Amino acid sequence: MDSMATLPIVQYEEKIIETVERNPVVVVIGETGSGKSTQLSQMLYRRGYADSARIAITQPRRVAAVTVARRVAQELGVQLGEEVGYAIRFEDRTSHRTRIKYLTDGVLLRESLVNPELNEYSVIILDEAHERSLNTDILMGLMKRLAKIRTSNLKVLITSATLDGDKVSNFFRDCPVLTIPGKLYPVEILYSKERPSSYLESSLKTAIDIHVREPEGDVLIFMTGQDDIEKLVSKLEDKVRSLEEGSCMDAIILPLHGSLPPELQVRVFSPPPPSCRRIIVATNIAETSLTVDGVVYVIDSGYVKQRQYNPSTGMYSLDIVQISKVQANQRAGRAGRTRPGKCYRLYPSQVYNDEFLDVTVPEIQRSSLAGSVLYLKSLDLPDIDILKFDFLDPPSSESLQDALKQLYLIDAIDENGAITSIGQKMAELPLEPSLSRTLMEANDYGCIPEALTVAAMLSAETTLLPGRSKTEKKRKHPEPNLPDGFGLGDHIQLLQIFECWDQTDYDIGWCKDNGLQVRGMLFVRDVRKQLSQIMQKIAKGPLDRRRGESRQDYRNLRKALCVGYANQLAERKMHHNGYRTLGFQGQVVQVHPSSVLKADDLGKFPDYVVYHELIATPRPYMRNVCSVEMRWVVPVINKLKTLDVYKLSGGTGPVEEENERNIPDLPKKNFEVTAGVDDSESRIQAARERFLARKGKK
DNA sequence: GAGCACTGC
Repeated sequence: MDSMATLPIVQYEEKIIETVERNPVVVVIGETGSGKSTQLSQMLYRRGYADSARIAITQPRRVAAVTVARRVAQELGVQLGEEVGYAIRFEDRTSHRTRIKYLTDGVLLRESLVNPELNEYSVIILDEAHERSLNTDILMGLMKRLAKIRTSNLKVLITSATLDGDKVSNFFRDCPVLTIPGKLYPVEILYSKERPSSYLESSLKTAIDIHVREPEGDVLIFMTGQDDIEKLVSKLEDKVRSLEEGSCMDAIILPLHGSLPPELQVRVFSPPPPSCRRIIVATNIAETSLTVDGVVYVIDSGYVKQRQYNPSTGMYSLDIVQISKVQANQRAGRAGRTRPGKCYRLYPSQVYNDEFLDVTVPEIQRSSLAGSVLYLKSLDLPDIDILKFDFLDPPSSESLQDALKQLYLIDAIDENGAITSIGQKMAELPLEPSLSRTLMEANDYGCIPEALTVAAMLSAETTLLPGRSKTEKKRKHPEPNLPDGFGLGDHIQLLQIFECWDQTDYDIGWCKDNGLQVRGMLFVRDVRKQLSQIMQKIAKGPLDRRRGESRQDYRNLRKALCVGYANQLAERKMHHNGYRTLGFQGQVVQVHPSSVLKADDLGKFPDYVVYHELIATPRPYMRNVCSVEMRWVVPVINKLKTLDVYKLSGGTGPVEEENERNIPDLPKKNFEVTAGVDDSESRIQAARERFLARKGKK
């Protein structure tokens, strides 16, 4: 473990304090191992910055907030939760004595909903801002405003990456930039002469070369996904086994990705047997989230899987894209934590220099912004206009308009773009707007208990385990004993599953027997409790049913869903089971094969459904659908007709062409197949890269 | 015959 004295940042203390003293905002470029996350807060604490109010340090991840807080408490010799504490969702370990508070940036956003001036804090440090999470980006905008309003009693520090420092400084009115060197050992970068024809084969060959020729030290290989990881692991195992015994040291191959059960994930943290090399084949999870000790060699494919949102179609896609320079350097740095290392980049230096973006496209430019726009509107800051909100990297106006349209259709904002009383209540719920709107409607229909459960289940996403073996994958549903939603759809099934679990008194064994992720289900229980507490203030009826008293009639719940998902409606095509989405450019989509939605005796799906999500993988699917009735859809369609983006944007946006929207005339008529998936530039680019990456594997 | 990078309130 590092002792404080060896951390590079310690020598910069005077300089840092002096700069902070003179400036309301300071950008700190702290390279890996500089100790910024643990030391900045302590320095300011020592100099009295926490005397009148607290020091807040945000982290993008929960584990980071907890581990760094624990570490600082230890260094200061205090009990965690006393002078040093942390706050993450479901867990607040702070007290009135807390001076240094670590928290996730999501929690700080929630806090600023209650107190927009954040008077509780005298210093706010946004750590790891270079990761550019959606929440960090919103916080940066808010900090810019706050620094101006509270010049006399607030200091803001933003930590960033080398390649981004000047830009962040420009954003904060050319505030000073301090660079603190890291404590990494040198990493030699080795480029490939050309792009490999196969990343899999090239990774395999490089890994075996290292294993045979290089001295001891673990190997970390960055791949894009579970599939590639599994293939490479098995090839590596074959190859290592075939190496002549005694000709080199032993090797164990370890996969590492998010859908790996936790007990297998932790294997990478236990030390290897003596004279045995570990070869870890990982996704991006090993780039920032998990740090594996002992890595000396890194193999970098140069690719990552990234989720992107297309605001003109309302569709998400998961694309394989090239990483940024920041990411490539972060990956390389993983080789230099314990001693000098090597990084094998499976691409030429020219690709790195000319093709890689400096920094990763920020999440704010890749996501649906409905939730964020609602959040900003609910803050009701007189001096902030959402469409002109000062973002470090502003999202496209198309994306902002999409968010406004969505919010208007679910009554969160009025025709002039002003937040409504419904919208104000929705913003308090830590949910996507469609689900918070569903809860509001459920309140009127007397089905809060059910809506709470559905919202909580959808917050977790991964409660149903995927098939565990190849043969099991053939089965349509993982476990036959689970309820089927009466064929009405996935929302109803999720509700029934939770109700079953509730009846077993939250039995862990029951989850395991039924192929449900234990962690996911426990998370759902926590979320439901949290939502229930928030709803208590406005609930017109009970928040829970008596155990076993489940409502078998899901009509009201489905009506509430129809209102909440007004943006996510689809109409079945007359002659087959394809659907066409309403409201966006008409997308032809299918019900995801994993859905429990049932067709009628004639083999037809319901005429109308709501969907939780559209995902192109690469074919367009609706994931998590629920059947609704036409007469519930009518008001939504009528509202679509009144939509005026120009007014919604406060009369600043461009006027939208009427025919861009897919608004059916009722009664229902047959629609021509006009448009498939929208092929915007980015999708073509993504498809090209996917093609290149796939081509390599064959 | 479908497929799932990673976070977070």
